[in-house]
Amino acid sequence: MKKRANLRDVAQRAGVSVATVSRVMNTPARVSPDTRNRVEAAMSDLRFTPSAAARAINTGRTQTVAALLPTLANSTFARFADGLEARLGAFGLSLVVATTGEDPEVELARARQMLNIGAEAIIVTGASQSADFRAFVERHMVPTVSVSLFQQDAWLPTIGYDNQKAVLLALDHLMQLGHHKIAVVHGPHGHNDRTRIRLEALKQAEVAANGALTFRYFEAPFSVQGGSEAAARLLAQRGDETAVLAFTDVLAGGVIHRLHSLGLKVPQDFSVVGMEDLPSSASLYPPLTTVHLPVRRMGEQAAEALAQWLDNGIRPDHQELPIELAARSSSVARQT
Amino acid sequence: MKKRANLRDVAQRAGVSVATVSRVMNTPARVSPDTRNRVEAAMSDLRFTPSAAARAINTGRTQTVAALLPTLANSTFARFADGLEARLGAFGLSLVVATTGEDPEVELARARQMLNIGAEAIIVTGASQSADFRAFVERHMVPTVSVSLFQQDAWLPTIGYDNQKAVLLALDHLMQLGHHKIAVVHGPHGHNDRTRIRLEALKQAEVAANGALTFRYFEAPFSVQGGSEAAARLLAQRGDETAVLAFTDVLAGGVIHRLHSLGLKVPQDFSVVGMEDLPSSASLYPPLTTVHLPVRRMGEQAAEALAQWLDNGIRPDHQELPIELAARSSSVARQT
DNA sequence: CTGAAAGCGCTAACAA
DNA sequence: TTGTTAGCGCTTTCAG
Repeated sequence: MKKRANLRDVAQRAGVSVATVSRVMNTPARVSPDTRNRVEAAMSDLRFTPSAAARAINTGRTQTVAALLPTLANSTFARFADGLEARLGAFGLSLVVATTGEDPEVELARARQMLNIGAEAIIVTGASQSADFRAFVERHMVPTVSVSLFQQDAWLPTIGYDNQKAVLLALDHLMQLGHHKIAVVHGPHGHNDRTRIRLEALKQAEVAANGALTFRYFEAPFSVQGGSEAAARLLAQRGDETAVLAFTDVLAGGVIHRLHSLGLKVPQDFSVVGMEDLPSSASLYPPLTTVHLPVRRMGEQAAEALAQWLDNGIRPDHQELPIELAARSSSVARQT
Repeated sequence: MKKRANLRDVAQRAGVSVATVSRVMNTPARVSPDTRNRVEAAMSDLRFTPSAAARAINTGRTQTVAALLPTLANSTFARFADGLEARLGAFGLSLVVATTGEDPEVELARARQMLNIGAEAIIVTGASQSADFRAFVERHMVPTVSVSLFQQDAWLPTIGYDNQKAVLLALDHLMQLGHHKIAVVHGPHGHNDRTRIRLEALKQAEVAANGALTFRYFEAPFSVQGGSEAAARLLAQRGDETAVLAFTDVLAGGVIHRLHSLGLKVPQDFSVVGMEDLPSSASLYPPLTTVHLPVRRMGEQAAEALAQWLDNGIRPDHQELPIELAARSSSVARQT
């Protein structure tokens, strides 16, 4: 068994120097067509595959960027990754993804792994990483940006939307429709600062409304199933809520599903509003009113920010992405 | 500005040799606790970050695997990637993803890029890559597997489900319910062999039924919008179809949505069956009857197959994943 | 347990 | 246009 051919083997077979072979790969214009052909022939004869590692050690670049995401099994993160990857590709960069399950320890371990394989930059979700994670990033001075939120005072450059605005957009919509007793369905917030920010915004609004607004909170796993269970709990101990505000469309979908199967109607019995705007949300039954979050665009902007950072060494600014309410049929004026 | 510290710098500062520093990183047990501490101190003093490239050039491994997917903005591929990534991680491997948009030229270009950054293995979708792609893989002898179908005579090891069985599962279900005039909604099949296989299976069934079964085919883009347009065309020139068989749940969702908005009822006016079983399909209205395809599991198995291939050099066998019909409420017996 | 030294495969001056 | 050569940063024998 013979090992992989290297530059020397190719050079020898083509009767040229290694430098020439290298030039054929990198600056073919500077090699005479004649020798170039000989070299290329030798390459394919020997099934030559250049070593990425050897190249990287010389150029100092791996052309690789890492994204640390809670999961890919969620349309929002997947579409983000899709936009990110597409745009990175335009800069000649490749995307390596690692999922963390929103576990800070895993997140740190994955970040380590990403540097071990040569990632030049990192993208993380949210801005509330562990102190260890922060120390890690600072120690290795690896360009890192945070996505899914926009927060001027975050420790990393953030590229995302204002989660407070987002939830208030949904809330205002419901209030304008006359709803003031609202069930809030949200995911676990232990390690999720987007959820925390949204909850906080709601609590402030409740206080500011001075009694004119009341919420009942239901925490559930981030899944259709979770939303469904939350709705079950809501009805098991039914209050006088007339609307449901879910922090994600997936949860909203679960809520609606359970409401239907318990014989209730949306929006007649409950107005339901989500957040995210999944591609499928417009074709739910009824079409879901939700806050549109431009996640694909977020991926593209993150790609550009990172590509430039790697290029010119200048840390990017925070970037806020516009959000808007997508009013559809799952919400109507309160029945009086 | 001083450049990144390397092994020599660390060795010098700790008063040891580079070999010792290397051991601290790779086989810490073989270094006395005392010197180990000195070395670690030196490392953090100098903010030492080992060079992945240098390591890779010596070990000959990059611990990186590439997946070439049509897109990530589709729950099925995203969940596949999620399972793949999670399982690869267990083997210490990282996943780099590249999207191809189902364009063979892009696919080849991306494969090149993946080798350029050092991917040790490649995962592709389907088994009908271009001749150039095939030549590329063979020339570089990079371990490559194909997913989303199971096909014994494919040029690559395939890990997936039998698409013929899958579509027949859906068809049999409809036939058992008494439907024999069926609208088939499918995506473009130019570069998609899974779609071609399914169409072929249907055509054979039609012939075999000898007149007792008729299909009308509607091609549409792989999106909710596409499904919706297909339904519009179906109704614009309405035949006597009583059921719709869609090749993906996304298309089925679009069909149902349009049917509803045109005042028709599912399943009363049309039974609708999909294929995929997205997490959201069970909470559509009505819950969608569909063929369950275990895509996450497929990702896990692909990861294992590749990890072993890289480990022992033995090309894996084809692997068939089980599929089953998920009968829900969108399909009922034909109204007579 | 530790060190010296020989590469790994390639790029990039610098020469010719 | 082409060749020579000195590394890049690390791992890994082989000695001690």
